[in-house]
Amino acid sequence: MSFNSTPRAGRRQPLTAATRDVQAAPVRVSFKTQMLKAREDAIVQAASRLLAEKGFDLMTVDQVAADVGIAKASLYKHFSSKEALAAAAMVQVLDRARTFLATLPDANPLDQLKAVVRWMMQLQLAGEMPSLPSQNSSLRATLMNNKAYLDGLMAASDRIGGWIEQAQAQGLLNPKLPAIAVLYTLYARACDPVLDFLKMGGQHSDEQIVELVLGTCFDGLVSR
Amino acid sequence: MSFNSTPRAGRRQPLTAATRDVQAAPVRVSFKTQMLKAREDAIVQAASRLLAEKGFDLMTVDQVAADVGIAKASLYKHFSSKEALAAAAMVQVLDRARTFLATLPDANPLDQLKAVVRWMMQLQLAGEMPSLPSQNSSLRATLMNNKAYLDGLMAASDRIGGWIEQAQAQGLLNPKLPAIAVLYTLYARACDPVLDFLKMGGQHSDEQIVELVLGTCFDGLVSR
DNA sequence: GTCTATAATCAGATAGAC
DNA sequence: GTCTATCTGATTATAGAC
Repeated sequence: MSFNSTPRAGRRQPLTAATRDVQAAPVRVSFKTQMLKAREDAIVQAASRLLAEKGFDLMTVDQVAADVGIAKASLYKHFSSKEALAAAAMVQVLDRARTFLATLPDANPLDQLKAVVRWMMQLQLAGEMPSLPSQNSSLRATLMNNKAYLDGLMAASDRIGGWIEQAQAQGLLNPKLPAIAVLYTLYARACDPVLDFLKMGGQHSDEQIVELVLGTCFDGLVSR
Repeated sequence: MSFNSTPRAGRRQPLTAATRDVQAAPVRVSFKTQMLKAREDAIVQAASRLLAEKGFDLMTVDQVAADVGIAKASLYKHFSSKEALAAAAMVQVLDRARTFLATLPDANPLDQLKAVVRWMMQLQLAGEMPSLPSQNSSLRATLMNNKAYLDGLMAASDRIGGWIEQAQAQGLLNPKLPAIAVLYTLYARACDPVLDFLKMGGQHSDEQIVELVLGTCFDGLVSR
């Protein structure tokens, strides 16, 4: 994604302070803000892809910068650390999750839950689900101090947790299971190694893999 | 584990070549071999514990050496690389698995499978199950060139795979599921993040966590 | 804000004395 | 085989010119 060929290049002359203040300022600020946001989005997207591919520890900031096509020092003007970059990637997928959850058509709570898990697994198979190690303490600290991350996680958990309780109340999910355990089990499908193993086997399409794991998750391995 | 206070310390005098050859040699060789193996076991055990605690990427060879109480250079006399050390840790748990599988009392194949998964999860909760990232390619290469690892993995997979097929033939497991997918799903319980999350929650004992996850694995989340 | 160049640190691996 | 001391390379992060 390049920002060199802009339709507004003709406005790049120096402006007096008066001109800036009276009329040009709002436009320029908006334009620059857009460019800034677009570039940051490009950085986050590259980081997200590399996090999905290699994981946090094996991903290097050099790779992200090279992928975006900027210098590493420039990247550090946008994100203060590798951890903050990873956090931004997580916030991005949580935003995508918020959008997805908001556009889900009405259905019974069990189908809603299945749709969410299906969406997470498709994201992982597409290489767009960043995988962060739960063991890295500096990363955990950064995430726990990131309001956007915590808010996004809470929003998703509230929504999904509500469906879990409804499904249990309606007898669609096993009511003996603690709701929090169900939530964790669903979230864990976003980084389930079985998906990758089956994909490496090459015997099944992505859709088949998703439905297979979805089935074992909700219905178990035992005959019904 | 220290090797400094040995009951054979009195034999530490220099020996002439003749003495070594005639009578001391066989004893000394055996003793030295025992010491060597014991020290290597200590290294592997420390590595295994640290791998379970921090994972491969965050574990450092310095930590392993410090944990054992030897210099890093000494460790490298036993294992040629960090990857080889991790492989040895995996071989160790595969050996433990072989022993466990061999001593399982006869039962129907489904109960055998449940016993295996229970054992793996108990090992993880006890902090004795090394966790290796499936993404690290240099580690994968080392593992795939390690005969002991491949043999151990094959032995376990054959045994467990046999039970899976029997269980499916008897209608105890869903026969529509590919056996290999079932095998992966069971193996994945050894590194299931849900175990750690539930443990961190502090609401359940290890036994409760194991039975909870065992239940969702085999019976699913849905009401039966 | 972007770049080149570099600092600072850390971790895997090795040299060489004993 | 074990040790101390060191090498080597990679990686996070920054300084300073433009």
